[in-house]
Amino acid sequence: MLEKAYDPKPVEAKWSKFWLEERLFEGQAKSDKPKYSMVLPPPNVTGVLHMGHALCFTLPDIIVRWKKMQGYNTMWLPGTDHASIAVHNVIEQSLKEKGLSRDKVGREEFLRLAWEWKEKYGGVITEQLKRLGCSLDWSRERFTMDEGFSRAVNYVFVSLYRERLIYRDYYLVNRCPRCQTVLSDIEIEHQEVKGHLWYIRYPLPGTDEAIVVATTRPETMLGDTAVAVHPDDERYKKFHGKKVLLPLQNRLIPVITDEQVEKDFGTGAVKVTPAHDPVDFELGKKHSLEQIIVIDGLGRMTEAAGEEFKGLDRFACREKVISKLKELGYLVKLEDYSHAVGHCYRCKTIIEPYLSWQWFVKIEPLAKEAIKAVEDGRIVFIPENWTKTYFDWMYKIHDWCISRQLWWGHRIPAYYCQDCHQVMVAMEKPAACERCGGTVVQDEDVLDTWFSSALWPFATLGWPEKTEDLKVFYPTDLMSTGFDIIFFWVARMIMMGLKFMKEVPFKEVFINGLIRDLKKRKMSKSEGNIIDPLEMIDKYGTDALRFTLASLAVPGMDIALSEERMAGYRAFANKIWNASRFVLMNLGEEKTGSDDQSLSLPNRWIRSRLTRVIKQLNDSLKNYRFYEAAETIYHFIWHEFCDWYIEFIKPELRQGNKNTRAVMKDVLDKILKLLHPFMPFITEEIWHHLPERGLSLLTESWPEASNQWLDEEAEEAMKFLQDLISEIRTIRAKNQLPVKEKVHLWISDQGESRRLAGPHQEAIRLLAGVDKIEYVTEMPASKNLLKGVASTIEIGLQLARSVDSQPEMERLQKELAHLEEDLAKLLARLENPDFRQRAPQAVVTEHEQRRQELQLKREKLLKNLSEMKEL
RNA sequence: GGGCGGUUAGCUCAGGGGCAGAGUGUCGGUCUUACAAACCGGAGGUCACUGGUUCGAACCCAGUACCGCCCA
Repeated sequence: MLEKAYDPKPVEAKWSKFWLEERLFEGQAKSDKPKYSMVLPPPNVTGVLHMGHALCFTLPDIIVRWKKMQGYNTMWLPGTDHASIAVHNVIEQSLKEKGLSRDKVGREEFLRLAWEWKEKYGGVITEQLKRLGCSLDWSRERFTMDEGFSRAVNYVFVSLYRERLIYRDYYLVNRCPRCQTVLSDIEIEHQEVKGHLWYIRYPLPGTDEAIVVATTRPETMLGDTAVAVHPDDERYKKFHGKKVLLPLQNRLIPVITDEQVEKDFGTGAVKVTPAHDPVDFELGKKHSLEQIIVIDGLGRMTEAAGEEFKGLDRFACREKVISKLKELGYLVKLEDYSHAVGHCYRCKTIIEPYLSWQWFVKIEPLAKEAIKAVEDGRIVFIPENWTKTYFDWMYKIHDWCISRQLWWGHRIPAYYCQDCHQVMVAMEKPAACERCGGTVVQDEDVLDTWFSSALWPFATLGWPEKTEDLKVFYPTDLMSTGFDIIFFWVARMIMMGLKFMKEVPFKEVFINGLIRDLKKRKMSKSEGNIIDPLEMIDKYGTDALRFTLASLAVPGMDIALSEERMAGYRAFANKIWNASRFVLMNLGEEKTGSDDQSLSLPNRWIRSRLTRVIKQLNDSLKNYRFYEAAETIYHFIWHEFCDWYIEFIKPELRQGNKNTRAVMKDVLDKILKLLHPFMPFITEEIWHHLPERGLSLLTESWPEASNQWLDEEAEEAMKFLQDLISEIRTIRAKNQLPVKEKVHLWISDQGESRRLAGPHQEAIRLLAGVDKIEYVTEMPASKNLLKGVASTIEIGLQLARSVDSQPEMERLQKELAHLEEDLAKLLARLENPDFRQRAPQAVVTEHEQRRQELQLKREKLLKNLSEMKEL
């Protein structure tokens, strides 16, 4: 027998272990069943489980479990990402604590430490994942730097290079001076920063004239190689072709003209620093300007900046340049100025444009195919408004800088001859230079983490080998992820999948919302507003957490997570637990079957409702409306199965009704199956207490919605009884009649009511606290009679003592007032000839019916009231 | 500056042309032998604002305000 309250901990431990031992999550390479596959967005090995993961993994788990029960050969592949820059930072930090640095220990030792760290801590997140109950196929677990995966990465690099889709270039890229690596464009976060606009005079030698330029970064002036103005700008025509003096450096630099210069910005004249600004870089190339590097990769001033500034940090240098300019009279003025500044997405340091040799992916040919795949519907975004975001980005995509000056990651398979500088790209290191036979060295850099994760959907299945897994499980069916990595990851998987598999990597992309706190802010450590999923699991149980996430998952909406809600679903788990206890207590170990021909009303009703619920659930899940599915099953279990069905059948159970026992058991069995994808642990535990159980709910079939169970007559009859009982309860509550005080119920109708209520005297007595029921044509007049109207039937509650009729009259008055209001609205509409003419016939009829009901009820209420007044 | 989403009960949110909903909180009552993590009952709304379309608008359209996010 079940314990009195549900305790999630032992149950969760037990079934997690069981599912793994029985290998229930494993996909079959050979199977007659249709396949349904997914790959898990690999969390970083440095990661700890947060709510974002919990959401992003729980939702697809609901789908996978549902699909599996529907008879699919499901396979959901887990794994982790090596998270190049994140791990690199962790190791560097630990070295720093020991007074060491990456340069001091060297590459080999650094990598040894990184692997050691990975072995030790890389499993943390996977263990945490298991606690969520996700049905992941751990036998197929992968790591983006495992041997096979690394081979795939090299293979892709070499292939793209040979097709000239990967190239090396001396280019101005974003560099984080703190992480000491370059970053791709999308790894830059733009933030509005309050700064200044400095106006600096560049004199024209031999005259009193000068050009004033405006800049937000005065320190870069040290590397200026031109001043640019718009060719049509009258103010500067006299400077065309002249050279001005660059203050502090005492260099002469040309004044150039270019259409790109905005006449309205600042003074209309801008300084040009080709080595330190993306716009100036392009301008410099166009006008063949010299590129002078004055800031190095650490954000410090170089020798070229001049003796006075060399070695200074870029921001310290800014101050010094300003004070120098001021001192020498070159600073004209400054203005407050807000502008967007790029920050490193990992460490939030202000990035520095940096001129260097880097590797790039030529993105346009890849992007073209990826756009087409979404355009023609081979890939569908859910909700679909993300499609627009995807296109917007894909249309203006830049080439992708993929080299990183880090050590932890896939080292770029490019080799350079030390003698003739020949570049060789190959799977294996060449023994000698292919041209001159000289010694070769490998490129020092590693690849962007996202380069390898772009291959995740197929490299995890064994590609480039032609494996069975690849044949069976690719393309996958669904990708569930957050919108924040549509560009980083989803788009690139699509490009790489199309390029190398000639097929999309997944058919649907489900974009879940971002988890926020109650004030809709992002959860972050620095804000201190994190709700830790593991803590929630400890407190409320995994099932409660999962159900909360599902119930809040409205497609396209961010989620404001509240702990209260979780407490509510813990209560729900307990409710199911206790309802099951009740069922089990009344069941025994007998094998039961029901005789469908002679089922009582509540049994027919619950089956009918169950059928509708199954249909609804299927529809909701098919459309990824998790919140709708969650609400449907929640309401059905608590407010129909528990509140009405179980209460209603108590008398029948006492009489030993075998049919009722059978239906009760069968409905519970189906409820557990329907709820299983949402709450896998508690359902599995309860189900194993049922007399006829199998290996696991996961290997059971998803309940069918069989139309022969639909029973509108039963639903209507039940509705009548519910109305009747509710009305009695309301009268009792208003008149403060304790449950113990039984009343005598009069029903003023001999026909229909008697037919409907007659067989359920016992249930009515139990649920409404009635001891005797009588049917009359006329309601007797009595001082101890409380009257009400249920549906359109007059009822009276006869008490053994006399009661104050005042509260009851007030209640009826109020009900009447409400009713009059509704009726007035209804009549106004019905009296409108346009309504009758133009509204659909069905709507008109419906309105008519409602009017009749309301009028009938109004009559009864008025009658009751006047009778009560007379007494 | 461009784009996306939001504004419905005290709070968190569904709904999406034809009766205004849920959970939670709140108020009153109940230890009714599955469950007090429960049960029963009640109160609580100008569906942000302005206009339009329509027989009919919380819902569709246009605009305004405010909040949030993304991209420059």
